[in-house]
Amino acid sequence: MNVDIRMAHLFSTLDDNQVRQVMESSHVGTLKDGESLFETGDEANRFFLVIGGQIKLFRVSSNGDQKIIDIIQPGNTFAEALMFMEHPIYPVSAEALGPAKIMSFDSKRFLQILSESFEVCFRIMGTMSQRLRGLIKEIDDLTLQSATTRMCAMLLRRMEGVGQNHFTLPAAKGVLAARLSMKPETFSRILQNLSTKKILKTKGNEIEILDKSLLRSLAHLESIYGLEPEKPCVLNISSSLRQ
Amino acid sequence: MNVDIRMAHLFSTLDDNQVRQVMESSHVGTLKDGESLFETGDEANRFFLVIGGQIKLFRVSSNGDQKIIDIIQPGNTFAEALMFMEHPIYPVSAEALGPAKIMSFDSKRFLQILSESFEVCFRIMGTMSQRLRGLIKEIDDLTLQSATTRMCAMLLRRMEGVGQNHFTLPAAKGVLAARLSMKPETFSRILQNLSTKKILKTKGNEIEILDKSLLRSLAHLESIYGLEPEKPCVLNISSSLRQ
DNA sequence: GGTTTTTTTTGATATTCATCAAATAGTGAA
DNA sequence: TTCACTATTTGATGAATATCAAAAAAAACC
Repeated sequence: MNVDIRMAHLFSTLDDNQVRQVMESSHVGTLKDGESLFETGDEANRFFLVIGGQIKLFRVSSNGDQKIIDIIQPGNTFAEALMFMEHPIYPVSAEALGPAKIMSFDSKRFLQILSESFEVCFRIMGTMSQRLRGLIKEIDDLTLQSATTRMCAMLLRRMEGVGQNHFTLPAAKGVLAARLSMKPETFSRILQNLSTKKILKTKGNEIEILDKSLLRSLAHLESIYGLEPEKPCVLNISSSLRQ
Repeated sequence: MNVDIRMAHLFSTLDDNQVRQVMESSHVGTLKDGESLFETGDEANRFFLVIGGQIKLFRVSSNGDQKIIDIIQPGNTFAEALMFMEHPIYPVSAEALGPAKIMSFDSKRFLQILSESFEVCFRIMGTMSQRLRGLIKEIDDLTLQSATTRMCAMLLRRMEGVGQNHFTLPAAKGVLAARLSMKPETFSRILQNLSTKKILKTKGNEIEILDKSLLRSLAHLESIYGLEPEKPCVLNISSSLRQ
């Protein structure tokens, strides 16, 4: 099980020696479907890299409802922002969505590396900056958009992601519903509705978009800050400043 | 108009020479009530420090509704996270809430300083980390909580902020409504309702909390990750790593 | 002071989405 | 296959909040 952690953006500029240091404090583990990695409020001394499967980050309300904040895909790190807090506590819970393989790292150890490399500092700042934007966009979606709008935006993103107007939903409907902050029933009804309007056809988890332009207009995607997935950046800035 | 920028957390560890460098690229300006500083989608080459007054950060939906993402108070910086993006673009619009005085800084210049000081790097990472948490909390509030809950939480925060059960609302009701993602009418009705239930008394913008414990239970503040305003941190970590 | 303008409140109604309950479909295991 | 279990769909109803319109209050202006 020789994982090259440099596949992760965060680690991509580490030299061999730094990689060795980081690896020293790392653990690899597997999680069964639904198995918990940590919970909201736990002390956060480690951060994580998803190697395989998906990790769901979520919060639970007092009445048991859960809101999925993000679904982390392989190759991505999460919870690394917390190492800068004095008493780091996970602000979300994390559990596996299906079987997953993850790696964890000691935050303190990584801070040491950070304090030796501006390159890595800039990289982590870039990552955090992107997350900030993502969250602002999320708040936007939640407050300014209706459930239908959110659904359509999600379908469009997915469609453009795979480059086909025929695709499979990236997760179970119930999970997607939570991700979009709606009840499964609502999710189902909206799909039903779009189907009735000949905007799409569904068969199980297979979706076929029939009227792309109508879908787009329902999704209100003329939003000023467009669809581009946000360039990672960082590299060129830090290097251009250095010469 | 000699402003000591070290009052801002972000600049607090800069030495005299660094302060001079930052100041070289700075502008001071005043804004009239409602005057715009920048708009969503504008190129983001500068970041800001509020010296006096308040700056409202918001987004506007296609139907003209606006959601206030944050209200920045004097002594705080904003938009500094964007300097790590390749093509930085403001993800929100900013305008003055009442007359305001602000200072702006050139991002590239500040990046240069960053690339010379781990101290400042860690500080900015700490700030970003806090913002991330704040936004996650915000998403939480928006999706898992009702309008009444949000209102009560806001009132409690305010009450504990001033340390009195009698206080003035920190902004016009309409503004607060937008901040809490509800219509002014709803805001008004909820206050009315709390008043009827003898939880508080209102007179114009003056609020007097009558039943603190009831208010607290309405606000669901037993949430796992408590009320503490989140320690800034950073300092001790970076220094302890250095010795 | 009085007048205009803006903000806040109030009432009536509509809409969206959640809730509850039950039916149906799908999935995995024995 | 059949059983048990889970996920999804459908229908009926309800609650929260938005919308629209207008009144009342407050603030700004002359």
